[in-house]
Amino acid sequence: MATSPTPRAAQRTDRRVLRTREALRGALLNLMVERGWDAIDVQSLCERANIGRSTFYLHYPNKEELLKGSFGDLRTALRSEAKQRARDSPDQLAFVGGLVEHVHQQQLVFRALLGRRSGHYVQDRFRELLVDLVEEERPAGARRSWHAPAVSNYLGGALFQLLAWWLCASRPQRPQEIEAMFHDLSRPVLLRARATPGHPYAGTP
Amino acid sequence: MATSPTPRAAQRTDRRVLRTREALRGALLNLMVERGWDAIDVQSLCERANIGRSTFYLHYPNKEELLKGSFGDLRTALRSEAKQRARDSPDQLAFVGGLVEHVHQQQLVFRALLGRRSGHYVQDRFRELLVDLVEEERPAGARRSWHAPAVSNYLGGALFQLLAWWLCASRPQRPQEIEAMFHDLSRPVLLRARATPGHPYAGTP
DNA sequence: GCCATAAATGAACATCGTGTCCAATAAGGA
DNA sequence: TCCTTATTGGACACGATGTTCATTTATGGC
Repeated sequence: MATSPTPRAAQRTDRRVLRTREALRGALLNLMVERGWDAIDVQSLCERANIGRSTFYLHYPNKEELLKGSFGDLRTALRSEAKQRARDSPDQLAFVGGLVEHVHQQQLVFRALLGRRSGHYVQDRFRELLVDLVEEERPAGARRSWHAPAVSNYLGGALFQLLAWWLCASRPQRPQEIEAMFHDLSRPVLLRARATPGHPYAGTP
Repeated sequence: MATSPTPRAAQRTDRRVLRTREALRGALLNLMVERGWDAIDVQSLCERANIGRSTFYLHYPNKEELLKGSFGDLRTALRSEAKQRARDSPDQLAFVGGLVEHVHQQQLVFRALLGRRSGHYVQDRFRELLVDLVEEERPAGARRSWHAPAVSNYLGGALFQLLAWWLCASRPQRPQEIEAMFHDLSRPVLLRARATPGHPYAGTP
Protein backbone atom coordinates (compact mmCIF):
# COMPACT_ATOMS: atom_id res chain seq x y z
CA MET A 1 0.00 0.00 0.00
CA ALA A 2 2.48 2.50 1.15
CA THR A 3 4.82 1.63 -1.65
CA SER A 4 2.46 2.57 -4.46
CA PRO A 5 1.01 6.00 -3.75
CA THR A 6 -0.09 6.44 -7.36
CA PRO A 7 -1.43 3.18 -8.73
CA ARG A 8 -2.18 3.64 -12.40
CA ALA A 9 -5.62 2.06 -12.18
CA ALA A 10 -8.40 3.66 -10.22
CA GLN A 11 -8.23 0.78 -7.84
CA ARG A 12 -8.29 3.31 -5.05
CA THR A 13 -11.78 4.70 -5.06
CA ASP A 14 -12.02 5.56 -1.41
CA ARG A 15 -12.02 9.33 -1.23
CA ARG A 16 -10.52 9.29 2.22
CA VAL A 17 -7.19 8.00 1.05
CA LEU A 18 -7.25 10.37 -1.89
CA ARG A 19 -7.89 13.32 0.35
CA THR A 20 -5.21 12.23 2.78
CA ARG A 21 -2.55 11.81 0.13
CA GLU A 22 -3.53 15.01 -1.59
CA ALA A 23 -3.21 16.86 1.68
CA LEU A 24 0.16 15.32 2.38
CA ARG A 25 1.53 16.28 -1.01
CA GLY A 26 0.27 19.78 -0.56
CA ALA A 27 1.89 20.00 2.84
CA LEU A 28 5.12 18.63 1.44
CA LEU A 29 5.30 21.22 -1.31
CA ASN A 30 4.35 23.86 1.17
CA LEU A 31 6.99 23.01 3.73
CA MET A 32 9.60 22.39 1.10
CA VAL A 33 9.32 25.98 -0.02
CA GLU A 34 9.14 27.21 3.52
CA ARG A 35 11.89 25.26 5.25
CA GLY A 36 13.67 23.06 2.75
CA TRP A 37 13.65 19.30 2.63
CA ASP A 38 16.07 18.65 5.45
CA ALA A 39 14.12 20.59 8.02
CA ILE A 40 10.86 18.79 7.37
CA ASP A 41 9.76 16.18 9.86
CA VAL A 42 6.76 13.92 9.80
CA GLN A 43 5.26 15.79 12.70
CA SER A 44 4.97 19.13 10.92
CA LEU A 45 4.00 17.42 7.70
CA CYS A 46 0.95 16.00 9.45
CA GLU A 47 0.10 19.21 11.23
CA ARG A 48 0.20 21.12 7.96
CA ALA A 49 -1.93 18.49 6.31
CA ASN A 50 -4.35 18.26 9.21
CA ILE A 51 -3.76 14.59 9.58
CA GLY A 52 -2.95 12.32 12.46
CA ARG A 53 0.64 11.25 12.63
CA SER A 54 -0.22 7.58 12.70
CA THR A 55 -2.25 8.11 9.55
CA PHE A 56 0.89 9.16 7.75
CA TYR A 57 2.53 5.82 8.42
CA LEU A 58 -0.56 4.11 7.11
CA HIS A 59 0.33 5.53 3.69
CA TYR A 60 4.08 5.98 3.56
CA PRO A 61 6.85 4.32 5.54
CA ASN A 62 8.81 7.59 5.70
CA LYS A 63 9.01 11.03 4.18
CA GLU A 64 11.28 9.89 1.38
CA GLU A 65 8.56 7.70 -0.03
CA LEU A 66 6.11 10.57 0.06
CA LEU A 67 8.56 12.61 -1.96
CA LYS A 68 9.04 9.80 -4.41
CA GLY A 69 5.33 9.80 -5.09
CA SER A 70 5.11 13.53 -5.58
CA PHE A 71 8.16 13.44 -7.76
CA GLY A 72 6.56 10.95 -10.05
CA ASP A 73 3.93 13.54 -10.86
CA LEU A 74 6.49 16.18 -11.74
CA ARG A 75 8.31 13.67 -13.84
CA THR A 76 5.33 12.72 -15.95
CA ALA A 77 4.27 16.34 -16.29
CA LEU A 78 7.64 17.44 -17.56
CA ARG A 79 7.91 14.44 -19.79
CA SER A 80 4.60 14.95 -21.53
CA GLU A 81 5.34 18.63 -21.94
CA ALA A 82 8.68 17.63 -23.38
CA LYS A 83 7.17 15.25 -25.91
CA GLN A 84 4.69 17.85 -27.03
CA ARG A 85 7.37 20.46 -27.57
CA ALA A 86 9.52 17.90 -29.34
CA ARG A 87 6.74 17.46 -31.90
CA ASP A 88 6.32 21.19 -32.43
CA SER A 89 9.98 21.89 -33.06
CA PRO A 90 12.43 19.50 -34.65
CA ASP A 91 15.35 20.86 -32.67
CA GLN A 92 17.11 18.58 -30.30
CA LEU A 93 16.54 19.26 -26.62
CA ALA A 94 13.34 21.08 -27.44
CA PHE A 95 12.05 20.29 -23.97
CA VAL A 96 14.40 22.78 -22.43
CA GLY A 97 12.21 25.71 -23.37
CA GLY A 98 9.21 24.31 -21.57
CA LEU A 99 11.31 23.27 -18.66
CA VAL A 100 12.89 26.65 -18.15
CA GLU A 101 9.54 28.34 -18.42
CA HIS A 102 8.03 25.94 -15.94
CA VAL A 103 10.89 26.44 -13.54
CA HIS A 104 10.51 30.17 -13.87
CA GLN A 105 6.82 30.09 -13.06
CA GLN A 106 7.30 27.82 -10.08
CA GLN A 107 10.40 29.56 -8.86
CA LEU A 108 9.81 28.98 -5.19
CA VAL A 109 9.30 25.26 -5.52
CA PHE A 110 12.30 24.75 -7.73
CA ARG A 111 14.50 26.91 -5.60
CA ALA A 112 13.61 24.56 -2.79
CA LEU A 113 14.33 21.60 -5.04
CA LEU A 114 17.71 22.77 -6.27
CA GLY A 115 18.90 25.10 -3.56
CA ARG A 116 21.22 24.91 -0.66
CA ARG A 117 18.54 23.81 1.74
CA SER A 118 17.41 20.98 -0.42
CA GLY A 119 18.30 17.38 0.26
CA HIS A 120 20.59 14.90 -1.38
CA TYR A 121 17.72 12.65 -2.31
CA VAL A 122 15.73 15.45 -3.92
CA GLN A 123 18.60 16.78 -5.98
CA ASP A 124 19.68 13.36 -7.13
CA ARG A 125 16.27 12.50 -8.44
CA PHE A 126 15.90 15.82 -10.23
CA ARG A 127 19.32 15.48 -11.82
CA GLU A 128 18.45 11.97 -12.87
CA LEU A 129 15.26 13.27 -14.40
CA LEU A 130 17.12 15.86 -16.44
CA VAL A 131 19.62 13.32 -17.70
CA ASP A 132 16.76 11.05 -18.71
CA LEU A 133 15.00 13.81 -20.58
CA VAL A 134 18.18 14.62 -22.49
CA GLU A 135 18.71 10.95 -23.23
CA GLU A 136 15.22 10.49 -24.58
CA GLU A 137 15.43 13.39 -26.97
CA ARG A 138 18.66 12.34 -28.55
CA PRO A 139 18.34 10.59 -31.91
CA ALA A 140 18.58 6.84 -31.74
CA GLY A 141 21.59 6.80 -34.04
CA ALA A 142 23.63 8.73 -31.54
CA ARG A 143 23.11 6.19 -28.81
CA ARG A 144 25.46 3.51 -30.03
CA SER A 145 28.76 3.65 -28.22
CA TRP A 146 29.63 4.09 -24.59
CA HIS A 147 29.98 7.82 -24.80
CA ALA A 148 26.33 8.39 -25.63
CA PRO A 149 25.20 8.19 -21.99
CA ALA A 150 28.28 10.16 -21.09
CA VAL A 151 27.11 13.00 -23.32
CA SER A 152 23.65 12.83 -21.80
CA ASN A 153 25.11 13.04 -18.35
CA TYR A 154 27.34 15.89 -19.43
CA LEU A 155 24.41 17.87 -20.75
CA GLY A 156 22.07 16.93 -17.95
CA GLY A 157 24.58 17.96 -15.35
CA ALA A 158 25.25 21.21 -17.16
CA LEU A 159 21.54 21.97 -17.36
CA PHE A 160 21.05 21.17 -13.70
CA GLN A 161 23.82 23.41 -12.56
CA LEU A 162 22.82 26.22 -14.89
CA LEU A 163 19.30 26.15 -13.49
CA ALA A 164 20.58 25.97 -9.93
CA TRP A 165 22.82 28.96 -10.50
CA TRP A 166 20.04 30.90 -12.14
CA LEU A 167 17.53 30.23 -9.41
CA CYS A 168 19.50 30.27 -6.24
CA ALA A 169 21.34 33.47 -6.80
CA SER A 170 18.04 35.00 -7.92
CA ARG A 171 19.59 36.27 -11.12
CA PRO A 172 17.64 38.80 -13.13
CA GLN A 173 17.97 36.85 -16.37
CA ARG A 174 14.77 36.09 -18.15
CA PRO A 175 13.89 32.50 -18.95
CA GLN A 176 14.40 33.08 -22.65
CA GLU A 177 17.95 34.19 -22.00
CA ILE A 178 18.72 31.05 -20.05
CA GLU A 179 17.16 28.85 -22.67
CA ALA A 180 19.03 30.60 -25.48
CA MET A 181 22.29 30.32 -23.62
CA PHE A 182 21.85 26.64 -22.94
CA HIS A 183 21.00 25.93 -26.53
CA ASP A 184 23.90 27.98 -27.77
CA LEU A 185 26.35 26.16 -25.56
CA SER A 186 24.89 22.74 -26.19
CA ARG A 187 24.50 22.78 -29.96
CA PRO A 188 28.21 22.28 -30.64
CA VAL A 189 28.29 19.54 -28.03
CA LEU A 190 25.50 17.71 -29.79
CA LEU A 191 27.08 18.19 -33.21
CA ARG A 192 30.42 16.95 -32.00
CA ALA A 193 28.85 13.97 -30.31
CA ARG A 194 26.95 13.12 -33.49
CA ALA A 195 29.96 13.56 -35.74
CA THR A 196 31.96 10.86 -34.01
CA PRO A 197 30.08 7.58 -34.16
CA GLY A 198 33.12 5.43 -33.37
CA HIS A 199 35.33 5.51 -30.34
CA PRO A 200 37.02 8.82 -30.71
CA TYR A 201 38.20 9.06 -27.15
CA ALA A 202 40.67 6.25 -27.16
CA GLY A 203 43.08 7.93 -24.82
CA THR A 204 46.84 7.60 -25.08
CA PRO A 205 48.11 4.29 -23.74
CA MET B 1 38.02 26.32 18.90
CA ALA B 2 35.70 23.94 17.21
CA THR B 3 35.11 26.33 14.37
CA SER B 4 38.71 26.46 13.18
CA PRO B 5 40.01 22.95 12.86
CA THR B 6 42.89 24.04 10.63
CA PRO B 7 44.29 27.31 11.91
CA ARG B 8 46.94 28.49 9.49
CA ALA B 9 49.45 29.26 12.25
CA ALA B 10 50.99 26.50 14.34
CA GLN B 11 49.22 27.95 17.31
CA ARG B 12 48.15 24.45 18.17
CA THR B 13 51.22 22.65 19.37
CA ASP B 14 49.57 20.19 21.69
CA ARG B 15 49.98 16.81 20.07
CA ARG B 16 46.86 15.50 21.74
CA VAL B 17 44.55 17.68 19.72
CA LEU B 18 46.49 16.91 16.57
CA ARG B 19 46.20 13.20 17.16
CA THR B 20 42.52 13.49 17.96
CA ARG B 21 41.67 15.45 14.84
CA GLU B 22 43.85 13.26 12.67
CA ALA B 23 42.06 10.20 13.98
CA LEU B 24 38.68 11.76 13.39
CA ARG B 25 39.46 12.66 9.80
CA GLY B 26 40.72 9.18 9.18
CA ALA B 27 37.58 7.70 10.64
CA LEU B 28 35.45 10.02 8.56
CA LEU B 29 37.10 8.98 5.32
CA ASN B 30 36.93 5.40 6.41
CA LEU B 31 33.26 5.38 7.23
CA MET B 32 32.40 7.52 4.24
CA VAL B 33 33.70 4.81 1.94
CA GLU B 34 32.12 2.10 4.03
CA ARG B 35 28.65 3.45 4.69
CA GLY B 36 28.20 6.77 2.96
CA TRP B 37 27.81 10.14 4.59
CA ASP B 38 24.18 9.81 5.63
CA ALA B 39 24.69 6.64 7.60
CA ILE B 40 27.51 8.07 9.69
CA ASP B 41 26.75 9.09 13.25
CA VAL B 42 29.00 10.65 15.82
CA GLN B 43 28.95 7.48 17.85
CA SER B 44 30.57 5.27 15.22
CA LEU B 45 32.88 8.08 14.20
CA CYS B 46 34.29 8.10 17.70
CA GLU B 47 34.47 4.35 17.98
CA ARG B 48 36.38 4.14 14.72
CA ALA B 49 38.70 6.90 15.87
CA ASN B 50 39.13 5.44 19.34
CA ILE B 51 37.97 8.59 20.95
CA GLY B 52 35.43 9.40 23.61
CA ARG B 53 32.20 10.83 22.30
CA SER B 54 32.39 13.90 24.50
CA THR B 55 35.84 14.54 23.08
CA PHE B 56 34.34 14.89 19.64
CA TYR B 57 32.15 17.76 20.74
CA LEU B 58 35.20 19.41 22.24
CA HIS B 59 36.50 19.83 18.70
CA TYR B 60 33.52 20.05 16.39
CA PRO B 61 29.93 21.02 17.09
CA ASN B 62 28.64 18.36 14.68
CA LYS B 63 29.73 16.05 11.93
CA GLU B 64 29.18 18.65 9.21
CA GLU B 65 31.93 20.80 10.65
CA LEU B 66 34.29 17.88 10.72
CA LEU B 67 33.59 17.33 7.05
CA LYS B 68 34.11 20.97 6.30
CA GLY B 69 37.59 20.77 7.77
CA SER B 70 38.52 17.65 5.84
CA PHE B 71 37.10 19.15 2.69
CA GLY B 72 39.31 22.18 2.99
CA ASP B 73 42.29 19.88 2.63
CA LEU B 74 40.97 18.30 -0.54
CA ARG B 75 40.18 21.71 -1.89
CA THR B 76 43.68 23.09 -1.42
CA ALA B 77 45.24 19.90 -2.73
CA LEU B 78 43.22 19.96 -5.93
CA ARG B 79 43.75 23.66 -6.35
CA SER B 80 47.53 23.54 -6.07
CA GLU B 81 47.63 20.58 -8.41
CA ALA B 82 45.43 22.55 -10.77
CA LYS B 83 47.70 25.59 -10.73
CA GLN B 84 50.73 23.46 -11.39
CA ARG B 85 49.16 21.75 -14.36
CA ALA B 86 47.94 25.07 -15.64
CA ARG B 87 51.53 26.27 -15.80
CA ASP B 88 52.68 23.16 -17.63
CA SER B 89 50.07 23.30 -20.34
CA PRO B 90 48.53 26.45 -21.73
CA ASP B 91 45.22 24.79 -22.47
CA GLN B 92 42.17 25.98 -20.69
CA LEU B 93 40.82 23.65 -18.04
CA ALA B 94 44.16 21.96 -17.75
CA PHE B 95 43.33 20.95 -14.21
CA VAL B 96 40.87 18.37 -15.44
CA GLY B 97 43.61 15.91 -16.27
CA GLY B 98 44.98 15.90 -12.78
CA LEU B 99 41.54 15.84 -11.30
CA VAL B 100 40.39 12.84 -13.30
CA GLU B 101 43.59 11.00 -12.47
CA HIS B 102 43.21 11.81 -8.81
CA VAL B 103 39.61 10.70 -8.81
CA HIS B 104 40.61 7.50 -10.51
CA GLN B 105 43.24 6.68 -7.95
CA GLN B 106 40.96 7.43 -5.03
CA GLN B 107 37.94 5.79 -6.57
CA LEU B 108 36.43 4.57 -3.34
CA VAL B 109 36.55 7.93 -1.65
CA PHE B 110 35.11 9.79 -4.59
CA ARG B 111 32.45 7.25 -5.18
CA ALA B 112 31.38 7.94 -1.64
CA LEU B 113 31.58 11.66 -2.31
CA LEU B 114 29.54 11.66 -5.51
CA GLY B 115 27.45 8.55 -5.24
CA ARG B 116 23.94 7.73 -4.30
CA ARG B 117 24.75 7.25 -0.66
CA SER B 118 26.46 10.57 -0.34
CA GLY B 119 24.89 13.57 1.32
CA HIS B 120 23.50 16.83 0.05
CA TYR B 121 26.11 18.82 1.88
CA VAL B 122 29.01 16.79 0.50
CA GLN B 123 27.85 16.92 -3.07
CA ASP B 124 27.10 20.61 -2.95
CA ARG B 125 30.54 21.48 -1.72
CA PHE B 126 32.22 19.31 -4.30
CA ARG B 127 30.15 20.78 -7.11
CA GLU B 128 30.93 24.24 -5.84
CA LEU B 129 34.62 23.34 -5.84
CA LEU B 130 34.49 22.21 -9.46
CA VAL B 131 32.70 25.36 -10.55
CA ASP B 132 35.33 27.43 -8.75
CA LEU B 133 38.17 25.58 -10.42
CA VAL B 134 36.61 26.16 -13.83
CA GLU B 135 36.05 29.79 -13.01
CA GLU B 136 39.63 30.33 -11.91
CA GLU B 137 41.11 28.87 -15.07
CA ARG B 138 39.08 30.91 -17.45
CA PRO B 139 40.89 33.91 -18.91
CA ALA B 140 40.10 37.19 -17.27
CA GLY B 141 38.80 38.65 -20.50
CA ALA B 142 36.02 36.10 -20.63
CA ARG B 143 34.65 37.07 -17.24
CA ARG B 144 33.00 40.28 -18.17
CA SER B 145 29.29 39.86 -18.67
CA TRP B 146 26.69 37.97 -16.72
CA HIS B 147 27.04 34.83 -18.72
CA ALA B 148 30.61 34.17 -17.65
CA PRO B 149 29.61 32.60 -14.34
CA ALA B 150 26.81 30.87 -16.20
CA VAL B 151 29.35 29.18 -18.44
CA SER B 152 31.43 28.18 -15.45
CA ASN B 153 28.41 26.66 -13.82
CA TYR B 154 27.50 24.92 -17.05
CA LEU B 155 30.92 23.36 -17.34
CA GLY B 156 31.29 22.61 -13.65
CA GLY B 157 27.94 20.88 -13.57
CA ALA B 158 28.78 18.92 -16.67
CA LEU B 159 32.09 17.81 -15.20
CA PHE B 160 30.47 16.84 -11.93
CA GLN B 161 27.85 14.71 -13.58
CA LEU B 162 30.31 13.13 -16.00
CA LEU B 163 32.50 12.09 -13.08
CA ALA B 164 29.54 10.84 -11.10
CA TRP B 165 28.36 8.76 -14.03
CA TRP B 166 31.80 7.40 -14.62
CA LEU B 167 32.39 6.43 -11.02
CA CYS B 168 29.06 5.25 -9.81
CA ALA B 169 28.25 2.92 -12.64
CA SER B 170 31.81 1.64 -12.40
CA ARG B 171 32.40 2.14 -16.11
CA PRO B 172 35.45 0.51 -17.59
CA GLN B 173 36.62 3.71 -19.25
CA ARG B 174 40.15 4.72 -18.48
CA PRO B 175 40.80 8.16 -16.99
CA GLN B 176 42.40 9.38 -20.21
CA GLU B 177 39.22 8.59 -22.11
CA ILE B 178 37.12 10.59 -19.70
CA GLU B 179 39.50 13.50 -19.79
CA ALA B 180 39.67 13.46 -23.58
CA MET B 181 35.92 13.33 -23.83
CA PHE B 182 35.41 16.22 -21.48
CA HIS B 183 37.92 18.35 -23.30
CA ASP B 184 36.45 17.47 -26.66
CA LEU B 185 32.97 18.42 -25.53
CA SER B 186 34.04 21.54 -23.69
CA ARG B 187 36.35 23.12 -26.22
CA PRO B 188 33.53 24.39 -28.45
CA VAL B 189 31.73 25.65 -25.38
CA LEU B 190 34.75 27.69 -24.37
CA LEU B 191 35.26 28.98 -27.89
CA ARG B 192 31.67 30.01 -28.21
CA ALA B 193 31.70 31.68 -24.84
CA ARG B 194 34.84 33.58 -25.73
CA ALA B 195 33.59 34.58 -29.16
CA THR B 196 30.67 36.54 -27.82
CA PRO B 197 31.88 39.22 -25.45
CA GLY B 198 28.64 41.18 -25.52
CA HIS B 199 25.17 40.11 -24.49
CA PRO B 200 24.34 37.57 -27.14
CA TYR B 201 21.53 35.95 -25.24
CA ALA B 202 19.11 38.79 -25.28
CA GLY B 203 16.06 36.61 -25.66
CA THR B 204 12.97 37.63 -27.58
CA PRO B 205 10.91 40.22 -25.70
C1' DG C 1 -31.02 4.37 4.02
C1' DC C 2 -28.49 0.36 6.19
C1' DC C 3 -24.49 -1.81 7.35
C1' DA C 4 -20.18 -4.28 6.78
C1' DT C 5 -15.76 -2.68 5.60
C1' DA C 6 -11.99 0.13 5.66
C1' DA C 7 -9.70 4.36 7.03
C1' DA C 8 -8.55 7.88 10.46
C1' DT C 9 -7.41 9.05 15.13
C1' DG C 10 -4.68 9.97 19.18
C1' DA C 11 -2.32 8.33 22.81
C1' DA C 12 1.15 5.38 24.57
C1' DC C 13 5.46 3.09 23.91
C1' DA C 14 10.30 1.65 22.89
C1' DT C 15 14.26 3.17 20.50
C1' DC C 16 17.85 5.90 18.83
C1' DG C 17 20.85 9.88 17.96
C1' DT C 18 22.02 14.41 19.57
C1' DG C 19 24.28 17.79 22.26
C1' DT C 20 25.54 19.26 27.10
C1' DC C 21 27.62 18.91 31.56
C1' DC C 22 30.76 17.47 35.04
C1' DA C 23 34.05 15.42 38.07
C1' DA C 24 37.96 12.51 37.66
C1' DT C 25 42.04 11.26 35.15
C1' DA C 26 45.91 11.47 32.00
C1' DA C 27 49.11 13.68 29.20
C1' DG C 28 51.69 17.65 27.46
C1' DG C 29 54.86 21.55 27.77
C1' DA C 30 57.80 24.96 30.13
C1' DT D 1 58.77 18.68 38.50
C1' DC D 2 54.41 21.08 38.34
C1' DC D 3 50.91 23.69 36.21
C1' DT D 4 47.97 23.66 32.42
C1' DT D 5 45.10 21.60 29.24
C1' DA D 6 42.97 17.72 26.87
C1' DT D 7 40.54 13.45 27.40
C1' DT D 8 37.32 10.37 29.40
C1' DG D 9 32.97 8.16 30.37
C1' DG D 10 28.76 8.37 32.35
C1' DA D 11 24.47 10.84 33.18
C1' DC D 12 21.05 13.76 31.50
C1' DA D 13 17.26 16.13 28.79
C1' DC D 14 15.47 16.45 24.39
C1' DG D 15 13.40 15.51 20.06
C1' DA D 16 12.27 12.58 16.11
C1' DT D 17 11.17 8.00 14.50
C1' DG D 18 8.25 4.18 13.69
C1' DT D 19 4.86 0.78 15.91
C1' DT D 20 0.72 -0.74 18.13
C1' DC D 21 -4.00 -0.67 19.50
C1' DA D 22 -8.57 0.33 20.86
C1' DT D 23 -11.88 3.62 19.38
C1' DT D 24 -14.28 6.60 16.31
C1' DT D 25 -15.69 8.00 11.81
C1' DA D 26 -16.52 7.98 6.92
C1' DT D 27 -17.31 5.33 2.53
C1' DG D 28 -19.34 2.59 -0.83
C1' DG D 29 -21.95 -1.61 -2.02
C1' DC D 30 -26.29 -3.42 -1.46
